[in-house]
Amino acid sequence: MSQHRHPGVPSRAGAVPALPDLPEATVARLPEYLRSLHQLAETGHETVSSEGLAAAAGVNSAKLRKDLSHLGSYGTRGVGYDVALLIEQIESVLGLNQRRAVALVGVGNLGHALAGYAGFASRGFRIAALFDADRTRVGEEINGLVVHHIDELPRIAVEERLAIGVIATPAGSAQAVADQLVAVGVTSILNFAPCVLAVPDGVDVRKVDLAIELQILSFHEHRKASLTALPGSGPSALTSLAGGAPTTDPQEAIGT
Amino acid sequence: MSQHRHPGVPSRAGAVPALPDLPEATVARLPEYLRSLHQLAETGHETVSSEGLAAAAGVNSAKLRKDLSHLGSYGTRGVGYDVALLIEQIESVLGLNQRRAVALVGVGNLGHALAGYAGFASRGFRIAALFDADRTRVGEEINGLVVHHIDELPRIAVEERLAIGVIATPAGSAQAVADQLVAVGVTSILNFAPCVLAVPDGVDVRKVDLAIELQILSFHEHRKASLTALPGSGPSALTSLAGGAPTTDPQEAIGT
DNA sequence: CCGTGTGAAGAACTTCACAGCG
DNA sequence: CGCTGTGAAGTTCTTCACACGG
Repeated sequence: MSQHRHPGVPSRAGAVPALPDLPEATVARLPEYLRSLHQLAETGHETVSSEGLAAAAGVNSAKLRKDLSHLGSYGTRGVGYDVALLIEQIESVLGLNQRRAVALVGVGNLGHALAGYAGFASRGFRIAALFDADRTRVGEEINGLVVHHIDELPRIAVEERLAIGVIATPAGSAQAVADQLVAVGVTSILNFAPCVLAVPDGVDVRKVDLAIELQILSFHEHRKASLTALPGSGPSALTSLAGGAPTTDPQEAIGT
Repeated sequence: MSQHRHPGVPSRAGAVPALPDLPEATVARLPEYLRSLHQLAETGHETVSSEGLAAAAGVNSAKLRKDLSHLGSYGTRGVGYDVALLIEQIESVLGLNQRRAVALVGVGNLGHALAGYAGFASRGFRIAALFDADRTRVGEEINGLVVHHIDELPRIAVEERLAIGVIATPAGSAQAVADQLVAVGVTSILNFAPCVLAVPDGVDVRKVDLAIELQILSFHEHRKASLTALPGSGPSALTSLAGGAPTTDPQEAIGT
């Protein structure tokens, strides 16, 4: 995992890539590229073209090239990218070289599942501690980890150098938990509770809300259904996956 | 929840509200507004200003007003929005009036948690069926629902009018499951498996990948750490990512 | 006079298309 | 010759700032 010296880098002395201040949209896609690259590496590919990687990651190739160009990446014209090298570059940019310690708060339904999720471990993170406010759950062992009471957060935060907090509590407790995480120095939070968290500047929060995802899908379902209900005039009314019903999609008939 | 007849809508005959073709970014925020509105309603608010709702939803108020204006919403100048009315409007636009049937495929770790997640039911969806490919799991009852073998998907899809599929299988099986869902007419998929799905035009896929969320947070952690390592001068070049650096934040020292 | 609704300016992101390097 | 890297054009989204209605 040592840093490579790329051929042709006009590097001043021992300087490395330097933080390129990536566009947020690019940052959000890098992990997907990384996953695709690992997959390619496992299947024996040593290099990959922008076209190939873009297909694997489900994006358009121009976008991929621009993204990679932002990290000053080094592909070879006429050939493509070196898979292993690109993996290293992206991991380095994402700061994945150091297995950050993750604290998971809330071991209910979802928390249990997250605690057992192998993807965290395999993709650069270490679940370092589990917490819950419910004392009847404290002491329980999940996947080799013991559940601590949330009051122990300060002590363990220091011991484990907690870097990221994952909140999997009910919405009602989420803000309090966030406050406690912030208080012990955590500056990155992944929030699964369906609520907005208030945090100081400098703390990053990302939110995952399962119901919201479904609602967005619902909108598109809804729209697709009402489009098929329209006469020909619509946007090249070919495809039509559902039955080409001239009447409204049965699913959509309601209310009114 | 029948749709209201808004004053002033030039609705043709039995035509439905007319789909205003919302910007995707707006669609993605509507569910959050909706959640905030429900919260406001529960706490007795009858009206809310754009400022107030924006604060509750964690966005800027100009954005909120523009979003709502896209749905031809009706606020009252000098007053704000009628909470109950706005809830209805948004639910109608999102197509939440009809409790779509959701199929959940894969009842492993995560699938179990999702099957038990109350938020689906409370926010417009009905988990209509559980599936798994593992016959040792078939028959198991989770949260009042029996696990069916995936081969029964065609039959049940018709019986239950499945509208949305949720994939919570390992990555290796996800594409096959997606194909089966598409084959039975499902045109909206929420994918929790860490892989890209290929689907025909007209099928919507949304992806939730927990590790990706953490990796994005990791990037920001990483960047924050290297910024604090800098002297006053600001974010100009300097800091190196991997080793080499003249001491960075302790948390950051690794790799090399 | 307050807060919505909105044109217009601005920022961010995507896509195109092609120069140029290996 | 093929594929990367990138200016430039195009699109979408955000923010500003203010006219206007209740």
